[in-house]
Amino acid sequence: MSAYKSDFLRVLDERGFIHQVSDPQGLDAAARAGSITAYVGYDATATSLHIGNLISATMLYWLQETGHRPITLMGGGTSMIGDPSFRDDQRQLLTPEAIAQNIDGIKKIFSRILGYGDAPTDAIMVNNADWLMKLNYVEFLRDVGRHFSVNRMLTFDSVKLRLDREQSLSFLEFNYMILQAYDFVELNKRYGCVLQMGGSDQWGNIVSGIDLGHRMGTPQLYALTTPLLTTASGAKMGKSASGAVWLNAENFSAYDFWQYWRNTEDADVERFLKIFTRLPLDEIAKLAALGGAEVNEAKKVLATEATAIVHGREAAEQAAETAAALFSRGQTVSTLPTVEIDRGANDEWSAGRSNAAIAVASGLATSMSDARRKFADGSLTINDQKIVDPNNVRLWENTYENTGAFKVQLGKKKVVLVKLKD
RNA sequence: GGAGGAGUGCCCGAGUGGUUAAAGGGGACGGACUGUAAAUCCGUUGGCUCAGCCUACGUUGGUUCAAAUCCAACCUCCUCCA
Repeated sequence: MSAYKSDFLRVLDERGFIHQVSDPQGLDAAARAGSITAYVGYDATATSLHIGNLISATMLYWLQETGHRPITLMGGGTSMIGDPSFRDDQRQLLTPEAIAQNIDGIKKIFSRILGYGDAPTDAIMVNNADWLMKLNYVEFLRDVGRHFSVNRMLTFDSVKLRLDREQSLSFLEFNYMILQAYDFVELNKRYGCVLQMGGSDQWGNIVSGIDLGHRMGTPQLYALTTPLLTTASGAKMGKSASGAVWLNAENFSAYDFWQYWRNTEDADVERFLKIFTRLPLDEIAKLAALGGAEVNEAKKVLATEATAIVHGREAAEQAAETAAALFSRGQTVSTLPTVEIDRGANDEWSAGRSNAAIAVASGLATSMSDARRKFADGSLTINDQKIVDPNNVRLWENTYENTGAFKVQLGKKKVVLVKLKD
């Protein structure tokens, strides 16, 4: 099915990563002729990446696998501005300290996915603050700004949407595209980078970079974007009960991550196996052929493989085992997500706490009121008991089967153990 | 600078003096049904020391027994004119 001759593009195409490519033949030829360098830019707007970012990160993995060099660009400079693409509202401005902290968090995740180092196809991580922060305004306008047509920029969907909705777009945000375009040219100069990849919402920004390259005498640059991934029912990916599906264990445990994939819709299993796991395609085809209730086996493979990439093989196996214990055998095991509670300033937790307070501490209730409602519904239980009186104090002597932890459960699927920190 | 319009809960959006913690929809969560799926149906969806109280309809102040609803000023956005 694939018309691509280079390993790199063929793999991406077969696995469903490609939405748009700026010059397919040209890029294919370049990837075939030798090792190329490509980059993906990441906003430093959060301390972790989420599932949406995993798609492009995986593309970088395949890039490296097929003999090319990936660059992960941290948006230390551009995050000072905030990408307005397809956003209704202005992003909150981040402080330099927050950005630095976020970059640290993101680096940790990438170190698992890509191989960094000094060899020709080892990944490199750069921060656009290194060059953007040094720019001189007037000089930049004369060298770079003159190549941009405001008329044209206004026609980009990413901007148009905002204007059509009669939302304001500040000049600050308007400049984001220019800086991102400049990044591309700068990376070409520094590292010979010829390809920028990203989500489909980045098309306009990436193409601007190619355009700027043309005007500034940079060799041919290429763009490649991924489709916007939605579930078969049309929902955006990455949302879950507790918000975004993060890739770091502190924000989203390996067990929860495993569960997220385990609950994939039937219709999405094959697509997700191709994108979020590294399994060979023939193996995926076998799994996808499973029908009826048997797709559950494919979902387990998907969950374990996807979790292994982000959290490591060991954590993935453990998550699978924890789930098997809980769902297949009805056991409560110590490897379930656990919340450890500080004793508190006045040691208020030492003796025990009210049912409602424990529920809030577990994270399964968002407030005391929420806990009361859920107790009343009967959807939230502690130690498998329905709670009649939310104010009733529960003592540490009475933990779940003397495990030293309270078992807090919401509905049938969510179980958290609550322990006292030593 | 001038004229007009708009700002409601996570999002969209109704409401133009009292029965409004605020219709309806979406999303999210729980339940039933299943396969830890989808679809469908039902319930929940501000907070607290919870049969009561407190906050809440851009901000501040005012009118009134009573305001999301009326008045004033301010802030922000949109449209047209200059």
